[in-house]
Amino acid sequence: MHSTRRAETFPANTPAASQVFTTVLSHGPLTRLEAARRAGLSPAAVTKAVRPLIEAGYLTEDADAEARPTLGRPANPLRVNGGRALFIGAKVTGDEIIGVLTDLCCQVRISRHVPLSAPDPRAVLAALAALVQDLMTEAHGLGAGVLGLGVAVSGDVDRGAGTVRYSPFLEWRDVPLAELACTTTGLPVTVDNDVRALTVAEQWFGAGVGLSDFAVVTVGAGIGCGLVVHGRVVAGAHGVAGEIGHVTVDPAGPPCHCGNRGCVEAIAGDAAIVRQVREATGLTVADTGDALALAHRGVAGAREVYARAGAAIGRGIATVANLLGPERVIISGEGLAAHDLFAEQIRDAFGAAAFGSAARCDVQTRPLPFEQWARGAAATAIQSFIRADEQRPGR
Amino acid sequence: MHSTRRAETFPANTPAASQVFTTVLSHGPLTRLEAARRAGLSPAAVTKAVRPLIEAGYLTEDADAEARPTLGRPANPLRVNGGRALFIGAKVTGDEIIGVLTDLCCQVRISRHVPLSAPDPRAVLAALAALVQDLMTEAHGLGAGVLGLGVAVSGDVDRGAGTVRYSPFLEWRDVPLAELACTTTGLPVTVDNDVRALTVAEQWFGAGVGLSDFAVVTVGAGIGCGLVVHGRVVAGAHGVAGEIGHVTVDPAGPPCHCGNRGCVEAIAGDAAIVRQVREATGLTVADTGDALALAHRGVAGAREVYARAGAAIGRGIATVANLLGPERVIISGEGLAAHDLFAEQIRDAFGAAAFGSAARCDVQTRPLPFEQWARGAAATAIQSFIRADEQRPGR
DNA sequence: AGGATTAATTTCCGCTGTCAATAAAAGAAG
DNA sequence: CTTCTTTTATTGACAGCGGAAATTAATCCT
Repeated sequence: MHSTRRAETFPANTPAASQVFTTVLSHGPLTRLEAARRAGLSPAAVTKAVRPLIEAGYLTEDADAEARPTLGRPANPLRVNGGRALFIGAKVTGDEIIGVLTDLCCQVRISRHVPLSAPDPRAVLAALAALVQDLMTEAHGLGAGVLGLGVAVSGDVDRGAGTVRYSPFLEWRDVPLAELACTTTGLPVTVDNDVRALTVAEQWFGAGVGLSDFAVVTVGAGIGCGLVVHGRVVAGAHGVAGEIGHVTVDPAGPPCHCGNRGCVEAIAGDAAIVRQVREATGLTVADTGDALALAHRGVAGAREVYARAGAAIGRGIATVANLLGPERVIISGEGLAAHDLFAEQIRDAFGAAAFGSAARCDVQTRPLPFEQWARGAAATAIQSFIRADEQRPGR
Repeated sequence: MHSTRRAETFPANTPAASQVFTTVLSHGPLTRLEAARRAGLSPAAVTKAVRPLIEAGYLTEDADAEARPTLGRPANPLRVNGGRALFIGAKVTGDEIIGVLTDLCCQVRISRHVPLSAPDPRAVLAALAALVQDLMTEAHGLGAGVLGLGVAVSGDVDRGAGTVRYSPFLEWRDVPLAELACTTTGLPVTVDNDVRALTVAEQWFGAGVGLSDFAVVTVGAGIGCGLVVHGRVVAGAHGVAGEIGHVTVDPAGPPCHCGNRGCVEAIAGDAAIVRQVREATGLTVADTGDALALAHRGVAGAREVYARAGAAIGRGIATVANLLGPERVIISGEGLAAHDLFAEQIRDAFGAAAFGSAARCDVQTRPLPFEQWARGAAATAIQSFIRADEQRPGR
């Protein structure tokens, strides 16, 4: 995270305070006693930790009039005051930037698309600045300040340093994006890999809440994977992890741009599906919309392509499950528009290839609008804001 | 870990003490200042933490006469007093138990093999008791007490509960091994999966020292994998992880006992190699020794089998590297006897299938005598002893 | 009005690790 | 041979965090 100006800071001085806040953020309204239990603290600690947070307006206590027990002093459930702070999340793709304005609870308030003429850093930065400007003026009407900007980019991103080390899609190398964006927008900036950002959103606000080991698999132009192990998102020693897209599922399969054959992505990625449907049907197939339409119209060749894609994805997920034994795998991404065409095959292939207890892993599909990518970026900004001065416990 | 008697406990009451001890254990002799830096503590904290450990004889300070700087007060490097305590590690296989007596530094002092008539829990427990008895009498001559027993078993093991949930090799289900072994031996017992145990040994005493993300891949009867992510061994939500053996590398490959085709194990496992060499040469091949001999004699068919095995292993490792981005992969196991026959293919296949920065992962081969499996078990016992009352930070 | 019951808070206390100052153990310099 | 310099280790005062137990608060029940 980078920031120049003296930005508003989060008044969670102690580990316990940060812990409690995160717990309440993820687990909805909680009484102090429940929060204490969940965070592994004493009630007294919660009371102390919570006071400055309430005073600063980040937490509120609302005696929930309904649903109260018949006996004893009624509880004052704590909840995060979403409207207290706003964040901007932006996802940069090859041809556009998707931006969202979210509140502290990562609820999307406003979303915007900005087309990109060229994906070079200069143009992206200009578009990003305009986008942020736009969203910040909108934010004025909401009565809260924008406290951070998260940017999600595909590829090798060093979140700690705030730099994009290498993004094949954008053809960037060693771009200090956080620093640049910070100087143009004046906001504290967090830069992270797009799939990891989405994983953070799921971990704090989605289907990964409360789980210490799970995976997010995204299906779309590429096949990506975000991993949470021991309660933390895996970044890998070299900043890259979760490359499920290039797991080989069939050495005799179609060639992949990565140089191998039969990668998941070469079978189930958008481009691969379009190509395969075209070859199978002999018809004109311009994009995944066309491919999908053909399959939905019942064209056998197209359906088979999706079935094979599902099997490839299922086998890729089984590989993750076999290696890491996650509690849950969340399948998501635009590719899920074809959900009905390959969900069964995913499940079957997973079941066949998952070994022993790994098969007990809960595989969920979670269709997700494209703006969720930008929401993931906002989630990283929220995370950075809350943990502003926290250190990672190395070791 | 299970223990009935009041056993000797480790005087590291505080987190810092445990931290410092572990640091010195892994990083050899260290001055207090170096230890403080490495453990992220103040020198004062090290002094305080270290005192009871020295008094109890677990640490010693030896002014290293040689190699001292020319100026200033000479340092008193701290080192672990290996001879202070002894541990027993045992690896249970289908037909024998390998046991080792190690010191606190996990140096093997004595090793023993005990044949097993049948792998049912009764027989194993009897053999284990005899083995422990034997090693404990040997231990008397070494002037230190045996403070723990570690047992390594393949399959699904719940270390926390001390039970073997399911071991296909031994055909065990839900055997409370720690409890049983504790009552027969009177020692505190730690039970863990064999590959994870080996991984712990590498993490604390081997090629994984100082790394927060690495993998151990074992090649032998099966192909196993132990993972360390965020500095902790991965156990998986359901107690199973690291099943690299059943990663599919060739859907058209030979069938595997797991029900799929072309698993790494079905190509590079001992049984697969023996079968394939037999088929390729038409000769009598009883075991891996025969297969190895043929290959070393230059029989083309046999050499090809090993080459294919190497490629399969390399691809499996690449999958791990792509998913987790480890800093290092340590290849080990009895199968490395064929190291010269497939090391090149492992490297080539890894290089071809590793994507982007994942290729920067350092792949090492580390031939390891079979008794190292038992040493891994001892390492888990040492770990349990040192962290006797520590809790895992869930979340 | 006075229990009964559950929630939250307060007060006090112990413990851990840091800070800054100090002691220790040498060689170097005069 | 004393004193200075340099580096390592220790000491003692101190601050902060979180916990235990007692206390207060808020409500319903009798």
